[in-house]
Amino acid sequence: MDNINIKKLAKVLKISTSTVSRAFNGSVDINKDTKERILAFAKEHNFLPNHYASNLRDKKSKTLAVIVPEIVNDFFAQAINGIEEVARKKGFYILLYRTDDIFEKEVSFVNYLNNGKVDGIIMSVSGEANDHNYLKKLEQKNIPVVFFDRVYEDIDVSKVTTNDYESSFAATEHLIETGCRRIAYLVVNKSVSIGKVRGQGYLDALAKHGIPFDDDLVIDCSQEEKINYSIIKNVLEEIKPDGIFSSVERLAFATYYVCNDLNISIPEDLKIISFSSLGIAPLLCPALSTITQPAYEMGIKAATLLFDELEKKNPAAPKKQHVLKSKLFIRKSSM
Amino acid sequence: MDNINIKKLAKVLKISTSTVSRAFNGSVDINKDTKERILAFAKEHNFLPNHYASNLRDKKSKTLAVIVPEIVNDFFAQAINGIEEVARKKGFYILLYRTDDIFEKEVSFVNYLNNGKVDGIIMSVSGEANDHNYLKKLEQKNIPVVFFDRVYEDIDVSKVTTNDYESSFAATEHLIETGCRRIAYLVVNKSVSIGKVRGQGYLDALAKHGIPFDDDLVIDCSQEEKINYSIIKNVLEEIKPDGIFSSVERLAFATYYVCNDLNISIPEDLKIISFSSLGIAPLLCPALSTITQPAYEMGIKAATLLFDELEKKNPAAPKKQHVLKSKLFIRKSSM
DNA sequence: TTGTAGGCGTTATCAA
DNA sequence: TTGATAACGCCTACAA
Repeated sequence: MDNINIKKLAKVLKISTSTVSRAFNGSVDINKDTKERILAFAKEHNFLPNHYASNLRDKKSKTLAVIVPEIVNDFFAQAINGIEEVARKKGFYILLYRTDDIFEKEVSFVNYLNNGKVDGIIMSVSGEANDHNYLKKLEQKNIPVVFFDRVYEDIDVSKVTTNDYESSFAATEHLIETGCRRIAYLVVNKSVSIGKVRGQGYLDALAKHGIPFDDDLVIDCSQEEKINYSIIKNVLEEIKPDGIFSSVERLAFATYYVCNDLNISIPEDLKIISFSSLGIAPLLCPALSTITQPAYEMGIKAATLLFDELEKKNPAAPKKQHVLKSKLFIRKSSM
Repeated sequence: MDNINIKKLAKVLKISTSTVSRAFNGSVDINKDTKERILAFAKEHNFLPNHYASNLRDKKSKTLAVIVPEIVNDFFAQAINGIEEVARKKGFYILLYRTDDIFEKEVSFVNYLNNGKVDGIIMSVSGEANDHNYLKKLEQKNIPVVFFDRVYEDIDVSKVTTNDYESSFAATEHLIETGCRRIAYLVVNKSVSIGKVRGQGYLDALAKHGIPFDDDLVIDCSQEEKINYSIIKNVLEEIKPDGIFSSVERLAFATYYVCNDLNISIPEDLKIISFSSLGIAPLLCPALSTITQPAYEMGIKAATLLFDELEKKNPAAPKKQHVLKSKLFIRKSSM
């Protein structure tokens, strides 16, 4: 009884495999008693139809891939929660991929997903304005994709973002209004979508208030914590900004560490505000001002858009671009 | 050319399907030139063998499930990173499941994985000392399981834990040595493995120092943040402990919030130490003393043990129990 | 080194 | 309401 399958089950119960199959698939064309008998027996013998055989037959995997730059980050972790929530309700499995913000990994993952392994992909991209041909191949195979937070503008898929420009503008303006004149912009990749959009908000806020733009104040950081530490340390020592607008939370954390070591006090000597979904931002020393994205909701929305496409009758319907609002939390670090 | 498969590929290249198959499977029984020709053509036409068909044929899914209580938690996020690292190298996919610490979800997930969907399962359990029959079914189907961090003692599978007892003992002793006499133990489920083991370390440290045990100081909390807040608030107001030993980081955070609101100052009025893998613990106000588990390494180890079992010749080999050491970081919150 | 063919477990179609 | 059957795409034993 170890390798049980529909055939054996049918034999034992003296019915056909089709009837057994129907019992598991919510078919109406089956006698209620028969169905109950089958399910009871199956449960007792711990049987479930093999998923891979069904997938092969149906050409549907009921699986979606989630590709994110990192997991140890409340934003992505919460977004994954949102995605999982929706997927679970639909009975879908979630394959998780982490790119570490390395473009090559993203390309490799996407290429490997090209074998019918998943029905759809939700991703927050890691690359720069590179060749995106690997993504276009997915379209050929009818595998829908949804971007969230970090997107490629040149790829026509559904997207879920926040009002990055307005938030960045507001955050920068806030720093200006509290007296900052030399505001550094910390970014991981200034040429990538959100890096660029957020940078524009920063620039425009400076312009509006007649503060000349200084290229030295745009600090392009890296993936490596240690490198970031020294980059930021160098900036604080040499360029001496009086405000920091960080597009990624870990750069704000790095700044905190540097300030501790250099005895720079926040907010007196340096004010900080950062994009961050960190739940305990109020508990930092000092409490960190944040632009907080609705991470969980973004995950929900991204998954919903994906299922819209998976279930849609009209595959030529235009892709949707959904913008959720971030929220500014002014705390001690920028007062 | 849309629905390409091995057959069509073979036809176009005027060779047999077996040869094509061999090209993809690292077979030695194939002419090098033939292989290259096939792979080049496949790449050009964006073809990869269908995973589900291979799985069905091979009865191997190259997929493993990771079941954790939460994702928005640096410990689990880092552990997942470790698991992913190993799995990726082995060419395995990772299915992610989050239980929210709800036992019923765990049971349901595990039951659904009983259809050959995965080759193995790595999990940190959520339940109490319940009926674990659902796990025993996996054994029947030869699906190996590895527990990490939170384990069931009565289930004979490989386990990766930390020295919870010693760390808890040391943490409690540390609080005693800094002068605490009324130390509360915050726990999410005192009857579950780690809750129990950590509680024992706490108890024994009290005993060693001749401090009588007070049942009111063992605070069993919940999944709900709001409920935890009021439980803890009530404890601080009514029972007035002078030290907190928290077995879960979010209870420590909740305590911080309560202290802020009640104007209780840490560490003067109340000292705190908590299990936590939070990277920015030093940045909290005040810096949080932690017992930090080697989360990433635990993930690596758990995955390694799982692959040991998957690849092992002797299925009757005894299960392994691996204990990694946690590290005590004394910071301002308990000085 | 290559080809042939059967079967992995399921489900949809068609017939009864 | 039920049953027989072919097919999903791949891989491997066996034959050539």
